[in-house]
Amino acid sequence: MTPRLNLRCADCGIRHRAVCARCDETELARLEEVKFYRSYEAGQKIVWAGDELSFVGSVVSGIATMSQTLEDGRVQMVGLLLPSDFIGRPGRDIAPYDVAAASDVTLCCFRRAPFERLLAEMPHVAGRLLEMTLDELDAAREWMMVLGRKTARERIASLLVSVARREASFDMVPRSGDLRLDLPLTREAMSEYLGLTIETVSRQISQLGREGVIALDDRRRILIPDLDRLKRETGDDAIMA
Amino acid sequence: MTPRLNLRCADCGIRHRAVCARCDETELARLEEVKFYRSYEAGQKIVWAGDELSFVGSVVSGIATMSQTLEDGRVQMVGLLLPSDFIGRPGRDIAPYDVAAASDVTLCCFRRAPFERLLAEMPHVAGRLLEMTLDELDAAREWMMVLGRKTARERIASLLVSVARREASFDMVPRSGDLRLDLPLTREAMSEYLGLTIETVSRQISQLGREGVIALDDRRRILIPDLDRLKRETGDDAIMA
DNA sequence: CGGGCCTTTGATAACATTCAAGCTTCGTGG
DNA sequence: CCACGAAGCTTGAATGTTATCAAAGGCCCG
Repeated sequence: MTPRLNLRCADCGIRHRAVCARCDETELARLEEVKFYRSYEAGQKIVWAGDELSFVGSVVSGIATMSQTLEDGRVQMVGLLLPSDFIGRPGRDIAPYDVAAASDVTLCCFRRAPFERLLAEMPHVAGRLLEMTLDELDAAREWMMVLGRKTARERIASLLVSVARREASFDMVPRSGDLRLDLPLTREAMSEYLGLTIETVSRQISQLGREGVIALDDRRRILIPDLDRLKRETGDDAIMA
Repeated sequence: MTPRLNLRCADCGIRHRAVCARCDETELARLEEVKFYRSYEAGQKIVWAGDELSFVGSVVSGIATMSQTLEDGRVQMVGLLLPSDFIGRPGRDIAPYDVAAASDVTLCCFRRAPFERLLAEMPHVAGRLLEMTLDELDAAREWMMVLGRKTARERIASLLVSVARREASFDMVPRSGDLRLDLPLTREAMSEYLGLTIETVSRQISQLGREGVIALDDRRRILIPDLDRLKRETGDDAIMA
């Protein structure tokens, strides 16, 4: 949670995707006044479920996870937070989920009360937040399908495709030839996201590797030689792809 | 889809919970001008995934389901729409999910384009819609836990508790003694919601009945003698209950 | 070099699915 | 009014996918 240098909003990598996406220069200036950065090392907890949430904010860089725990210790991840994703909810002071840094993470934060006041005054922020929330809702529902109906193999493929899609849209990389996917998630994190055990995740990844659907560089770096082939493994309707 | 008599907003049962909850008389009058009702019989499709969605609206009475289908026919329900819940998304013209009437359903509708204009002009509606969307997101995430980590038995209990909770908050019924739950869902609909087969749903309901956790009046009417006992069967943290 | 962490792989077991049959309930028409 | 059929539900037996338990292999870092 190291404080960091203030970045100019205009130069920010998530400027056009985060809650501030629709703001003009004047509005940005108001946000710039009250924003502050926080950084976390891989593995650190960012928020504890049940604790007071004194701030809200956007992921600027890195990957964070949101998860929920049952009384006997079973864990289910309920969201993967990539750059530009928003953490926290206006109008709620108790965090409903644990949030943890999967890789090193930097957040652009606002104290909750001032942010809520801004929200009332800046329809561009409120509107964008609604849009982002609706997108998250779609993502959560897509994931309900994954968790409720897909096989272990399809779940792995779905995870890889969803990260690949998100990464592609972000980096504007034209998907030519091999796609190299940097996925800073342990097998355990994947299993928590996919509703599986780490053993099953490992087996299915090995299997997909043996069949050439994916190739493993590093343990955390995956090569996708043919994205369409992988998409066919997700079980989704081809049209959706 | 029978057109019906116009109801005065002031007398509407969902007046204080739907998107219009925060509107004052003047705003309500504007909505009243453009709203219209639609009714559907149990079993009818309301929206087809992939079709153009020309309207948005709120469930006034009855229960509807939102679901998604994989190319090989596997179905996952992604939402249960109870009175006051909202159907449709501003800024999107293609419906991403099938919506069907589980019981007879009446909707209070708006054509999409006029509704989006109102949204821009009436912050009370936009604000309430954001709040409702955030609640739905929480519900979707709670359901991810159900689908990803819970046993068949826990899933049934979770469904019953979630409907009971919702019904209680709506009817303002003080939960004294037995709780009678009217659940107009076929075993098939339940199985689609719970990520199970109808056989497993049936077996688990029978089992819970044999153990006295629930009692079955009618096939679609369930008696809950001890809600706390049922809550303990959901696997959730006791605090959450 | 040793220890910890993450990952892989194997053997076994459990839970839910699948396949199959029979039972209610309800509406329709003889 | 009863008979029939369809739809929904229940129950049983067998199968299969994933979880669990167990062990060993890489990799990083002190």
